[in-house]
Amino acid sequence: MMGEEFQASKPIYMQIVDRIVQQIIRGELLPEEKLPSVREMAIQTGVNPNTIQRTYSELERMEVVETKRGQGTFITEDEQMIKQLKVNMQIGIIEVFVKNMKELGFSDKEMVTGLETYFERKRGEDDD
Amino acid sequence: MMGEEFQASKPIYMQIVDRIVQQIIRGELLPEEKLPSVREMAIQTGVNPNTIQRTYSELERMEVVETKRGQGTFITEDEQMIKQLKVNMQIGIIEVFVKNMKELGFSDKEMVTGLETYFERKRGEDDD
DNA sequence: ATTAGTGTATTAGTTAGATAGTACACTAAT
DNA sequence: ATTAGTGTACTATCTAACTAATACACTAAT
Repeated sequence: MMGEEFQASKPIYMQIVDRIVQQIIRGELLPEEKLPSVREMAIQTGVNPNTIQRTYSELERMEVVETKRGQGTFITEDEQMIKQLKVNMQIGIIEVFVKNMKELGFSDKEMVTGLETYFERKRGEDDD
Repeated sequence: MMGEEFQASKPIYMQIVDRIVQQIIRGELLPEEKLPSVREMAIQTGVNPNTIQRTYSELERMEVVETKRGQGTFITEDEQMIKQLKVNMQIGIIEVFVKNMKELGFSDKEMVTGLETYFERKRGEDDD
């Protein structure tokens, strides 16, 4: 019923961190908004409260949430921080991509054309 | 002296798999070429022979090497397989990239322009 | 048959992450 | 002061994956 699928390759608490960060960046979670309590979130995701606490600790370390002891955990009100977060995440993803492609021997230009070709082929397919 | 750095986030045997696959794709390891023996490779990389065996088992499962019991482990002679391997690896990397960027709310076009911008900025920097 | 070199199998130890249970501390409302 | 809801801390246990150590099995050459 509740237990969603988590990948075995990455700690659950980090997968939840990723999910929340994505929601913030996409604007689905707004500044100053309150996150579910540790215990509530644990129920929602079907994991142990301790795992959620790790998630929230990590989010606080990243400075994307603030915890008010006794009140709850809230998305940061610093919109500039969120904007910067999106940029940093984007750069991180690009750097991994470039590194991986480079290891296969692709040049910068080939990476761009490779990506474009991928999109073209995807649009040309029947379904999905 | 020998022990190179491995990331803690990924199994060592898989990191060695990645390295060997990259060498094959880049043409640094040629078809029918013999890989170092399990024990020799273990010494070279500074890990346990058992870890190398897992590496070779995985490579065999991927059909990029063939093992001849009592003789050694050899790169496949099937050049078409290697060509396909490069394509598959490339698609895999692109798919991860696209998935990650999509999760941040980027469109297909924004991914391409984002990548191009990244390269332009990189070329405009002082060093590295 | 022996030896050296090879892959393979089996068992054991180590570690990180997840879980579980309990207790503590702060806040707001009553 | 009490209560309910919140984050935090601590300890212990469990589990899966990785790593390690050792022994076994096959191949080729002598």
